[in-house]
Amino acid sequence: MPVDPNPAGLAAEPGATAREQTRRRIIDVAIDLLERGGRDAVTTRAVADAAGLQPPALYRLFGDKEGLLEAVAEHGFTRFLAAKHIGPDPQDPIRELRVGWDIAVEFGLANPALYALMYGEPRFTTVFRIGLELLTERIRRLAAAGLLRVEEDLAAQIIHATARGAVLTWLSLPEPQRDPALLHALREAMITAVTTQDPAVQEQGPAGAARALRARLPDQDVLSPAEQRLLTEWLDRLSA
Amino acid sequence: MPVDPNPAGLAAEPGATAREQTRRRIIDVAIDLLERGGRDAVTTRAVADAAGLQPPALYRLFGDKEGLLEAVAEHGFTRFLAAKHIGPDPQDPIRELRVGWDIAVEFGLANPALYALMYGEPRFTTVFRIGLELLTERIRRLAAAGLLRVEEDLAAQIIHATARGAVLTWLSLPEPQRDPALLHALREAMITAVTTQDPAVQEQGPAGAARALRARLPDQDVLSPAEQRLLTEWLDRLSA
DNA sequence: ACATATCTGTTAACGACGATATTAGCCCTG
DNA sequence: CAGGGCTAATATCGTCGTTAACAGATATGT
Repeated sequence: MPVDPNPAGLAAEPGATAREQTRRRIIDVAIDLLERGGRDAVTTRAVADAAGLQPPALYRLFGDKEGLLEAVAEHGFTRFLAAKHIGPDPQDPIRELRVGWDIAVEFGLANPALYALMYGEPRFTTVFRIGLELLTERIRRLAAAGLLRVEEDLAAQIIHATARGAVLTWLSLPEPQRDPALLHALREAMITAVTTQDPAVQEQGPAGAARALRARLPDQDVLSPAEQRLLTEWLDRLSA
Repeated sequence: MPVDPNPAGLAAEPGATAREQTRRRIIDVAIDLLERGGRDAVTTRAVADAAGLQPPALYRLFGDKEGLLEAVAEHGFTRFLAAKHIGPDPQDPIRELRVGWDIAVEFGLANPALYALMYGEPRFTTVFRIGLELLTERIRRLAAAGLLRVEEDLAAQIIHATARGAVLTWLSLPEPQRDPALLHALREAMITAVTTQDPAVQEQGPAGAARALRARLPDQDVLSPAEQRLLTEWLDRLSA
């Protein structure tokens, strides 16, 4: 394993390693071949030819072809995130969720071959994991507002599954049968499944959540009386 | 185009053409190879070898490899329909919809490689079209009962998309992260989007407030790290 | 009944693919 | 100037999908 001569990632654009530059060039031509001629068009020979090197060079940079495709998926994903990044909207986290879902779906519709590469076959890939983690981050803001109907991990899975089904189904339909109402219906179904209409907490911050929980604590039966007694004490401290 | 010597499909099992019998044998071994070793294990040589012929024989029967895979997908689909066919339930078409969705999802979870072959890549295939048509048939009964919220075609697309997202997402998750609540949530989201039935609003209880407090826990400093750790565990239990 | 056509499966081979071992060129350090 | 270590090119292997040419079996037509 060679040492990265640019560990901090400073000046990544101009000062990147030659190795990193050729990697980028190869990934770019691979994405181009992918979107132009489908997955079967991405052969080691075609990629090497379009990038101006010999096929064995790919194996030194990506290990094998699967590594190349993984790098392609990862790069396409990060490029999408960088281009369409939306700032947090503390005013309306539900609107933020809608916008984020729309952006993810639009990315799939705009890059069908890349999307099929990333989410076509069901495998636990890095891209899949990172996508869920980024979702979890935003879901936390929903939870903090008391707007979450389900657990955070489950919410991320629901959001991902509806978007994935939306993109793949849309792309499977012949053009005249594609109706934007499908996307709208799936998005709103996702919103209903994930969020709740009336927030569970009114006041912001940990104190508000603690007071809301303390008020509803008698309804539960998953904690023993002793646990509940100690929890109540902590909630009182948090409420102050 | 040769004339089908058995157009009525009578006595399909014993009286089938020799051609039809070898086709079935080849499809069976192809399905076996598919579920055992994934899509890459289905090579013309491996299939021919397992079926006791030489590779060129496949081309007389299926045209090319894509034709073979298409026949595999189609056969797996019809076999699934024959095995799990459910009769119409005029008493409760919404329950019929739930059962049908569950069956479709279970089929995907039970035959992951076959499902990925049928619905992994977004293409307008015969299997996709027939699946939607069969759905439309049942949706008509919902419409007749006045329970449909959207157009029939759109309803079929919503049902398909939620099931597709459910299966692929479920199969993408590592085993410990697979929660049946995902399937339940997606199914009920589908019901809400497709039918006029009001969503069964379950009483929130302390779960929402617990999730809100858990999301805001890092913001506080009145609890010690040890207290916070135990509190997090309790909040997770309350959130479920 | 016999010749003919069709079907079915074989052997052999082609071109392209993913992948690797080996060899030649290059730069940097001493 | 010498030599080690990295980079890149050459040549090659085994496998893949696919096709051509051919042989036996079967059905068909007169």
